Amino acid sequence: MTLHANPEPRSPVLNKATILGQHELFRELDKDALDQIAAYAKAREFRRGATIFSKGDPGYCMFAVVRGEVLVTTSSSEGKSAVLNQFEAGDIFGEIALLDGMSRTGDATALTDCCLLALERRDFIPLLKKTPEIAIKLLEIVSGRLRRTTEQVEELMFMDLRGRLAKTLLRLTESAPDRSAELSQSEISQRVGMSREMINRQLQVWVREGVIALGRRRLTVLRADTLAEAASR
Amino acid sequence: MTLHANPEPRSPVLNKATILGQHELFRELDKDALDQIAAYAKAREFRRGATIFSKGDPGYCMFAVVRGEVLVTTSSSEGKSAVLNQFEAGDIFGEIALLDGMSRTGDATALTDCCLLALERRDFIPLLKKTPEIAIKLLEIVSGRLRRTTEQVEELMFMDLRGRLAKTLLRLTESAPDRSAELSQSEISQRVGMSREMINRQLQVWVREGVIALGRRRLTVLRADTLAEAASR
DNA sequence: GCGAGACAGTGAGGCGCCTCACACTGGCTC
DNA sequence: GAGCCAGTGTGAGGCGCCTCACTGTCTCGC
Repeated sequence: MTLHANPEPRSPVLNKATILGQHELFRELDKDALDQIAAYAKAREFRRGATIFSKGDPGYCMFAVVRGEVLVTTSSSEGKSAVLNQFEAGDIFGEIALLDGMSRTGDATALTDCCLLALERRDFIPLLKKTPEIAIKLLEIVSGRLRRTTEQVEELMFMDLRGRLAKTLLRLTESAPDRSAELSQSEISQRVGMSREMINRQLQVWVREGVIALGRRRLTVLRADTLAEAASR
Repeated sequence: MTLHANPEPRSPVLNKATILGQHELFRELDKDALDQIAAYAKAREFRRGATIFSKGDPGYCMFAVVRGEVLVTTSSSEGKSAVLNQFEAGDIFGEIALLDGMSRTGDATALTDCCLLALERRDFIPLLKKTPEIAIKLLEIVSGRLRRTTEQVEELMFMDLRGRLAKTLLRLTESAPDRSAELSQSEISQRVGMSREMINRQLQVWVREGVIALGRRRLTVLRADTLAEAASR
């Protein structure tokens, strides 16, 4: 079951239209259009660790991330879980269930305290009809996501631990200027989809080769080209 | 490289608007709108086995299947290949590359002789702007596809041969009234993503248990509930 | 009818990843 | 400082799937 936290934001009430305007989806809209969408959007806050929605829930709304990070995962009947996607400020998520009217495909939890804007299906579909530019932008976003997920299928089918781990490390560190990331090896294992022990063993090999450096909850890529090479085979 | 076959259909020239009107995407449009789209759509025929597009090609158009079947696959650097999707009359495919403007994510080949309608990006995007109903319908289709692909990721992460094979067999036979399908075990193995030998061994187990029946290039599901049970664990 | 080629069935051996088990290291709370 | 917990590092054994190799069978073209 989905539990919704405070319906009204406590923080200084920023102008919702301004916030929306910074999102990829709405970037090119004029002020009037933004105000109109903002009128529909409901701000919601979630504490770190809170459940935003669960797999199987009916999905009547999608979310735009204003602040914080959200993790979308899925889990097997035996309790193993894997990361499907991670979102930060400026991203949108939860759009699949909204668009095809079926249930949620994964569990969304707040990775940090975060503030989201919820857009409901009954408001959003008419909006798409009236503003096809948004629909087209959304098509681009969903297509990109499908592309990424298809890539993930290929990785799972064809690549071994070494390759998949290399690829994951590059992705996790690509946005950091020092090419480092802060997470435990268990968290890495959930992203790669392999056991923590095996992940650790491969990381050790790379430490010995000088490709990466390890600390407690910290990983730094020293030679990205070597990883890229490992990821491409 | 993509090679395009005969630019003009040889078969009796059916009314393109009528054909389009039978497609999921365009079902709710009136005659005028259909005629307009039909004016842009180019009919293309492909012989069985012909390449429609290849992974990595720039993708300027998407296709609607008028007649025949199309298989979209991907392959690893070592030459192993896996099935991503299969399309028949009334389906559309190739929309991701068109929508996000990047390259093709897989190889499309004609499984049978087939007739397709190609819709180009430069025609289609303006059409979406003018007819947001199409954009919304397309969003539903792409969302459904993303849902299906996400499910495939879960299967690859959590399920073993037995479960994945069970699921594949149910999917392959669900549309047939006699719950049977006509394909070789190699073809099944490409859909499941496991070796033909292993597939064969599990099939033998099920034959002995009376769950399925096997023939040359033929598979019949006798007890779907048993497979469903195997697929859910 | 005969050979060729695609498809099906099965054994043997190996490798990759999993799990279990346990030791070690910070960093935290009291 | 004592105790605790989350995180890390590593060995041993097992299982699932893979590959290789080979036999058997059906279908089709000549």
